[in-house]
Amino acid sequence: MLNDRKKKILQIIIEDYISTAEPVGSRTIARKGDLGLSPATIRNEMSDLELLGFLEQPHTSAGRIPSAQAYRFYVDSLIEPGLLTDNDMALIDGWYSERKRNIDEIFHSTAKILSRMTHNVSMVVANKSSTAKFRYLKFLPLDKNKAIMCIVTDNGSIDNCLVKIPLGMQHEELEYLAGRISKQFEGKALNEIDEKEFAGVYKNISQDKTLFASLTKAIRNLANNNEQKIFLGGAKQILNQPEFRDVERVKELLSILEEEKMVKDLLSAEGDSGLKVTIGTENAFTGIHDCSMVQATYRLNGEIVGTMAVLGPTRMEYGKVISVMDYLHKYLETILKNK
Amino acid sequence: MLNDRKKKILQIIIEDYISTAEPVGSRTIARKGDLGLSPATIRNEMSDLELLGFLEQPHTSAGRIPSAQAYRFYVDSLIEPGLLTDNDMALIDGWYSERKRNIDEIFHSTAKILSRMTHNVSMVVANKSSTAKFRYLKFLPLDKNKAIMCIVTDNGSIDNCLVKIPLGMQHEELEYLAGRISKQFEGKALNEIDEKEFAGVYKNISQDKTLFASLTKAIRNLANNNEQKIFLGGAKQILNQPEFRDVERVKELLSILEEEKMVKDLLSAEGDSGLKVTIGTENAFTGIHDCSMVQATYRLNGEIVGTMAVLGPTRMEYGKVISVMDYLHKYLETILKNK
DNA sequence: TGTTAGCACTCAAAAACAACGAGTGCTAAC
DNA sequence: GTTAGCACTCGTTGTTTTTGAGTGCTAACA
Repeated sequence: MLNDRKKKILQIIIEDYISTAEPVGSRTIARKGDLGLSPATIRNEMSDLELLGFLEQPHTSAGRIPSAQAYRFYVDSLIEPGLLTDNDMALIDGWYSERKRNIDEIFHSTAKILSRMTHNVSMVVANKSSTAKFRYLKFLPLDKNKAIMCIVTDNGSIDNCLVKIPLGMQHEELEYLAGRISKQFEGKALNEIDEKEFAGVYKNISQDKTLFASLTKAIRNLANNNEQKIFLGGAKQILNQPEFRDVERVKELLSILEEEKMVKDLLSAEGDSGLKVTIGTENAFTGIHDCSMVQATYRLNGEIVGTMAVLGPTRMEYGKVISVMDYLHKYLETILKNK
Repeated sequence: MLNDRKKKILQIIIEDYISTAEPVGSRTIARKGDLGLSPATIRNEMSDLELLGFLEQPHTSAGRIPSAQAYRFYVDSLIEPGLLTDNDMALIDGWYSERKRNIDEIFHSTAKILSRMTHNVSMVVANKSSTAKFRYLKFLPLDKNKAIMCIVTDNGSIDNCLVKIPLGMQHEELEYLAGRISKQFEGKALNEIDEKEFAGVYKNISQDKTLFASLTKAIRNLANNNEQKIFLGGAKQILNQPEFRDVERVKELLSILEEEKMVKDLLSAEGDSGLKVTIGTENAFTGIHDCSMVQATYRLNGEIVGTMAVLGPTRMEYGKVISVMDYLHKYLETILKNK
């Protein structure tokens, strides 16, 4: 489709634009890429590339900038994998060595390091109950009226909430109840537990309606509402990008990021594994039609545990971002596996 | 110190400036405040107020804006309590009715509603272990090699982390261990547990060094690092304030907000209860010397459980912010008490 | 003695204008 | 096919002008 020279020129333009955010002119290319061509020749090629939809001109007397199509092409065919520097890897290793106390913290740190290394906003969505399977339930008594209900799932995470204990109920009864419920629900994905099953347990066990109601509600809550946790990182980073020098633009982006539902939708994990890059209008929301997103889903024993993503202007360092995410991705799966 | 007329004029200036963000001129005051005075008279008064340090002039041909001293005076003596509208109260009530599943969520929602209602950044810092007292420890087994260690504290919250179980150790042994540790540490504030005490437990109980080491580390972690949780709300809101129309300004603020340590320092809860307003240079960091902060500490049974704060430009709707926080404050204590 | 109309003055912000220069497209020569 | 040369475009930058909101001062008034 494109001959080698065009490809080379396109690549130079893209990479120059990515690093400078300024439209690229023919002189610059002649100087930088040692193609042994004069600006005039390059101009002809650029003119062709524009006709083919790879370049755009902000206005006549400016250089040219890559189109969405160009980025797509760049990501698909031009980009070379590009390993991380030892420095970067050491940074990541060191970063986690102190920050893997619990799962939440791991995700939180991931979001942080991700944004710090890519200079863009990062999002980490941890799928919880949706895939997690119920293992058992336990009450940790607090006092006569209250206990903490802990639900342990098979991915080693734990959810808890407070429940009120009916007057006079003994701890032994609670324990018994926990055992029965555990047996009933064991191995079920949290979000699969439906009304019918609750009803089943209800019939079998509980005399106390209020307790049971609050239990049901609590489990329901854990399963449905709490099913994904979102960690964001580095809104600050994006302010360094010239495309966000305008506050209005930042506001648009933040509106999306602060709306949990939107973030979830954005990252609704695709089935396939590996990295996924969405560019410009490929993104779901109009507010980020001039942004690109690189996302990766990570899994544990085949199950999707979460998704991480980097969001920034289409003029993004795809190479760097992809290699950082690739490294983090594998790294994360290892950490989680050893948990 | 100031006669009534000066007070009245000052108040009008402050409130006008708060709502418009434009320097206030004598004409405006004559029109708005029905003092029956001509602009000329008001000009004389304003001139006095400037001499007294209450007003500043951005430049000769502009109106005047309140000084930090003026805001201080306003907050201390001029402001009238100003109740929330029924509408606002209903909003808050409705907001919580669906969002009080667990403590984290309550704090999170608080940060959100706070920023939404005040149009400023909000921060909620939840003190955890520092004041919380150790109640008991429990292991929730996962498989042969792993268990979740839960530490229940007297404020009804729970912290957990994964620990590895030495090969061959039985669950009964763990239970026993948990019992011993619980007995040893019961009633102690988490951050008071020091090396000596660990050593004491160690001598009494454990044969296994690795398990013990990881236990120590885990408890230490919970006590030290995890002692406060921070919830932020509404960075977006602040972008609507004209003083943050400049991205550089926003970056400065975000640098502080994204640094957990700084937020904690900022809110390092003062002993006294009630609301505290810091204006301009009264704030700890130079990055927010043109901001004001309204904070409230909330308590449970006399113990400080956390702090919430609203941070925005000095030109802040103090009246609204204070009444929102006041309402939330009491509201929160009630919710937490009933937990 | 306090209040006010009148007026000259100030100065930031907006508008209008000029000069610059990076970059292009086209043509003609190599 | 490549390239030097040149006229042309148009955003950016800098300068000047205009505008108008607001002030301080003075003198007159109640």
